[in-house]
Amino acid sequence: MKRSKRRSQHVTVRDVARAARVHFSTVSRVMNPHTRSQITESVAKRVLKAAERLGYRTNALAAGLRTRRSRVIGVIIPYIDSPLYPPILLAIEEILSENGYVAIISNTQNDPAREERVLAEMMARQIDGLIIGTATRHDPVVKGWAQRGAPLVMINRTDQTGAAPSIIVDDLVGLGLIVDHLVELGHKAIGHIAGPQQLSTGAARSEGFRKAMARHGLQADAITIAEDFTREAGRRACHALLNQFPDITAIAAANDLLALGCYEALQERGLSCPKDVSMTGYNDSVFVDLLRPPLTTVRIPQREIGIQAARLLLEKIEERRALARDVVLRPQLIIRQSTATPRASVLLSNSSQRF
Amino acid sequence: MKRSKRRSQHVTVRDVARAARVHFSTVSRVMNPHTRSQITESVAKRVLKAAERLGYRTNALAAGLRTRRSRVIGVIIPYIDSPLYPPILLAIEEILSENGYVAIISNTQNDPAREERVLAEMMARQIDGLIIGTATRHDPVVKGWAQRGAPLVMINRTDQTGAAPSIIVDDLVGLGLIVDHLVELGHKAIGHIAGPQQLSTGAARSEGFRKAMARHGLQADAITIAEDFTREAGRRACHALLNQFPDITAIAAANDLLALGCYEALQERGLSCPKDVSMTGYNDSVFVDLLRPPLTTVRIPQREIGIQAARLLLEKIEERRALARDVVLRPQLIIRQSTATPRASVLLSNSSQRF
DNA sequence: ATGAAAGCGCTAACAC
DNA sequence: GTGTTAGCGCTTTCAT
Repeated sequence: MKRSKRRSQHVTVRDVARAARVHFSTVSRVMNPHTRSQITESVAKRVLKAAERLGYRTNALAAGLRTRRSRVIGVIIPYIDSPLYPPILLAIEEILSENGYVAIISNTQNDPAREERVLAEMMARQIDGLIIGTATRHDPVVKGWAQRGAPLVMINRTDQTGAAPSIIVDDLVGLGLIVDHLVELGHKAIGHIAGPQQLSTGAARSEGFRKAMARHGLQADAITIAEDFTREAGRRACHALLNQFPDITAIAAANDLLALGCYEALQERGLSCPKDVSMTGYNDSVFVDLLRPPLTTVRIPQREIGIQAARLLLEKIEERRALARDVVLRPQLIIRQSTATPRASVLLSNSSQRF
Repeated sequence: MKRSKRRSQHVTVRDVARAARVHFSTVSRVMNPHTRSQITESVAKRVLKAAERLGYRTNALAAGLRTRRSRVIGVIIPYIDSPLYPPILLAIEEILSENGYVAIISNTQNDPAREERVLAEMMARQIDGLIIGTATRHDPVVKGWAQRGAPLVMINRTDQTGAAPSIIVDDLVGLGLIVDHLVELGHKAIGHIAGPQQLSTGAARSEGFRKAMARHGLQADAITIAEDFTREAGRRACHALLNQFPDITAIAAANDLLALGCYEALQERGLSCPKDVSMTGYNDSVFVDLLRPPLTTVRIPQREIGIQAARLLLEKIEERRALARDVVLRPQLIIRQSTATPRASVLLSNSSQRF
C-alpha cells in the first residue's frame, strides 16, 4: 500500500504486475523478447493485456542504466545542409529504426570544438555506437574511440590509421571515369579544382585525377585547391585556376558544390559551358540535372552508404566482433550537357585542324 | 571495500568522491550547476580536479532516470531529403546544443505507421519535448501530446485545433507576393499547382492564391492539386493544368519541387519558360537560383523557423508555461528569370494592345 | 556546508 | 516458470 497513491503519469512494471497479479520481474520478462520464452503463454497473455490496458511503455532510460545499452547511436556529420548527407541519414535512420535504435544527429560545421562538444553530449547519453562523417586523415576522435573499443564506423571520409571500418566510395575510380570521359571528348588541357587535402575525399579525388591524367600521358599540373567544399570556395578557386591556366578546356571539380561555384566564375568571365569550358562535378547531388547546363558528374550510392554503415555498426554492437571490414562502393559516371568537345579555338591551335 | 574490485570503464560519482575524500553527494552537487553554489570553493576545486583526473563524465541515463528529464528532444519531419528541412534542423540542433540538449531526428516519409513507431521509440527514451513538421490539419499525435501536457511545437505545418504552438510562414502573404508580381508583369490568366490540401501549407497557399487573384479581380479557377509535394507530382499536375487551361500565361506552384516538375512538363510540351509560360516556386530552396531559368520564388526564413521552434520548446520545457504563442514569419519575394511579361500572342488577344 | 539514505524503473543472477 | 533480491549511477530530501 506504499506507493499506490502516486498514480502519476508513468506506468511501471510494478503497476502492470499488480494489475496482472504477478511479480514485476515476470512483467519484465514478458516485455523483453529475449526472456519472453521463459513465461507461460497464459501468464504472458494476461500481462500483455494489462500492459496494453494501462498503456505501459518501457522506460529506456531505466533499462539502459541497468543493461548499459542505450539503443541510441550518435551520428556526426560536417554539414547537414549539404546535399550529400540527407539521403545517407535517411538510410541510416531507416536501418536503425528497424532494429529498435534511434539516432542522435549532430552537425559540426567542420569545427573541432563543436565536434568535441557534441561528442561529449553523446557520450554522456551512453550511446552504443557512433557513425562519423567528419574524420580527418589522422583523427583524434577516431583514435580515441577505437582504442576504447567503442563501436565506430566512418562514412564518406576515412582516416589513415585503419582504426575503424569505413564506408567510402572509390574516388580513384570516380575521377578516372571523369578524366576518361573528358579525354574521350578530345580534351587534353584539363584542370582540377581539388577539395581540402586533409580530407580523405579531397586527397583521393586529387590522386585519382593525377593518376588518370598520367594514364593518358597528360600533364596534371593545372590544379587549384579549394579551401572548402563550398560553392564560394569553388568560385574563387576557378578564377585562380583560369588566371594561371587560361588554356584549359575542361575542369574537373572535386564535388558538385565546387562545380556550381565554377559555373558562377565562368559566367563572371563571360565563358560559356560547355562551349568554352567543359565542367564536371562529383556526387550527383539532387538538382544538378536541372542546372544550366545540366552537370556531368559522378553518382555515388548515397543510400547504400547509409545502409552499409548502419548495418556494420549494428553488427559491431550486437556481436562485439572487431571486424575491420572496409566497404568500398563503386561510383558511376553520369553524362549530361556540361561536357562537350573542346572549344574550336583550342582545337585549332592544339591540333591545327578544324572540322 | 566492497565495490573497489570492479574498476570497470565507467567512472562514477563514487570514484570521484573517494579520490577527493568527500561524500559522493558532494560530487553530485559540484557537478550540477544548479547546486554548485552550496559547496565551498576549495572543496569544489578538489572535486573538480579529481573528476578531471579520473575522466569523470556524468551518466545522463542515470541522471535522467532520477530527475525525469532526459535532455533529449524528438524531431519528427516528413522528409529529411527535401531541401526545406536541413537548414531548419541545423538551426534546431544549434540552439539545443547550446542548452545541453540533443535531438533524436526521425523521418516519417509521411507514413502514419512510421510516425507512430518513431514516436514510440522517442517516448520510451523519455524525450522532454517534441518538434514536429508532420502535422496534418487534424492531427491525432498533436492532440495526444497536447492533452498530456507534453511540450510540443509544430513547424511549417500546423493543425487546426491550436492545441500547440507552431512556427509557420505567412503563406497567404507569400502567395500574395507571387500573384502581385505576376499581375504587375501583365499576367491575367494565372494557374496554380496546389499542394496536398490536408496539409496546412498546401491549403494556406491555395487560399493565398485565390484571395490574391480575387483582390485583383481575376478568375482563380485554373487550379490543379498535386497529390504530393514532389517533382513528379508537379510534372503530372502541370500537364493536367495545361491540358485543361491551355491559355494560362503563368503558373504559381505551391513549392519549388512542384515548380521543378513544371519545368520538366513545359519542356516536354515544347514550351519555353518564361517566354511561353512564367513559373514561380515557393521556399527558395538551395540551387533554384541555378536552374534554367533561375526560379522566381518566395524565400522563407528556414533558419529562423528552427531557431524559434527550439527556443519556444525549451521555454515550454524549462518554465512549464502553457503559452500557446504562435509565431508567424514573413516571406520574401525573390525575383529571378522564370517570370516575364506574358507571351505576345496572349497579350494581343487579351488586351488588344502591344508594347 | 556536507553526510546519510532513499529510490527513479528496470534487468538479471539466484532461489525455489 | 516465477518470485526474491540487488543494484545500474544519479539526485535530493533530511539530518547534522
